[in-house]
Amino acid sequence: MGKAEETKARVERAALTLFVARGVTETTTREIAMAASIAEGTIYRHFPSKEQLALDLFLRHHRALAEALAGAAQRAQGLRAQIDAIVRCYCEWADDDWPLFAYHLLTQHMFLTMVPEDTPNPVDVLRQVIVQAMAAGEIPSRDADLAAASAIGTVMQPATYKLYGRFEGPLSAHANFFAEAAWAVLSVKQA
Amino acid sequence: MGKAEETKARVERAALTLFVARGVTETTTREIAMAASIAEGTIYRHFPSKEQLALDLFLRHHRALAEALAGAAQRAQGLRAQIDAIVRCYCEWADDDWPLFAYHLLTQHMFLTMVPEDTPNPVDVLRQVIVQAMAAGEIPSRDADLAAASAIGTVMQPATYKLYGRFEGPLSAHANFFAEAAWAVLSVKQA
DNA sequence: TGATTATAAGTGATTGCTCACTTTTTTGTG
DNA sequence: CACAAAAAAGTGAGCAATCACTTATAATCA
Repeated sequence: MGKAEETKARVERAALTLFVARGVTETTTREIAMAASIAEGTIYRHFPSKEQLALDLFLRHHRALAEALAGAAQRAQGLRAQIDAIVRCYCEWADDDWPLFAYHLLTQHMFLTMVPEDTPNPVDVLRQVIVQAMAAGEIPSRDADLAAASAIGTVMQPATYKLYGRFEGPLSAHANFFAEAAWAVLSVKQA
Repeated sequence: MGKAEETKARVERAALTLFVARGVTETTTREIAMAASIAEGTIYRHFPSKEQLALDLFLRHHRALAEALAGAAQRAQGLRAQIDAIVRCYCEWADDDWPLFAYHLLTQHMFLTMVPEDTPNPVDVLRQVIVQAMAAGEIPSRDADLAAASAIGTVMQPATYKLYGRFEGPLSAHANFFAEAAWAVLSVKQA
């Protein structure tokens, strides 16, 4: 890694940590510079603005996670196996870089509206799998967004609780349970 | 309602709406005053600071929701009926005052650490019900926090999606499905 | 040496909050 | 009830502090 790239990466890491701990708006450029052991002005050699830095961080993870999930789903056959793959992939991403994952969770409501239309989307991966399974008669038909939300909620809510400190340890340890739970939700018969 | 109380309520409503739309930090006291049709200084006749106003709003709803959920759970017999009651109560609260509910969802991560120890807690209501049901052998035993998180996730994630505009219409319309889903999650056999 | 990278002292704009003052409401008293 | 006095509520210009960002200058490197 070149020196400039290394500095840029340090800024991103410092910003990420502070954004998660205190929020984007509450984090000052001075704090980021201090945490990255650089001068404040140096941030602006690498990013046009604090907001753009925050958005870059979000979008990169958003897109990469979506692609990973889509890949995992594609390699599996049948809804049950696809859910297993998606849940496992999701947990592994969370465990692999928890600060980045936490940042993504915490800032969704600010940045989701700024995701370009054509960008791969984590939510739509599961939704697509569900739509296909409903069409194939693997699970009862109902509103796909609702089903996707409830199913992924069995994983996202534990992740959120981990964020709030109600949990410790890796999510992957419970991937089997989450997959069973999501499957159970999608298999619910009556509306 | 006295005139002073009415003003205070107007400030709270205006602040709530702006906080949800733009975030607490991003909302200025000038904006709140404007939206409430009062002078900026008047805010400080009723609240010691913007932060305290934001915290008051959160804590009042947090406590009231917890008490409503606890009451609903107490009036039901057996886990299945208790889940029905909790889910239905939760959906009704969301539908009854969506801005307040949305505010609570959006600001949890800032304010959850400031909730006094002895305050009733929405999360613990479900957890307690689950602990009892596990002890009574109604559902398989596992980590209660994990089970509670996954179960409530089937409702909270749809609520979150509504926040992001993936949904419209009342949550109550799907209360039956949510209850079935939560029940299905808690009934999952293998870990 | 020329270009890139880093520095840190600014700068203007914005913000939460104060305060001196006015208006409205409540209270106490004959 | 009348009515003055006191308390509460409302006002908005202004203040001190903070912030994201700029820029003039210095260090570093190829």
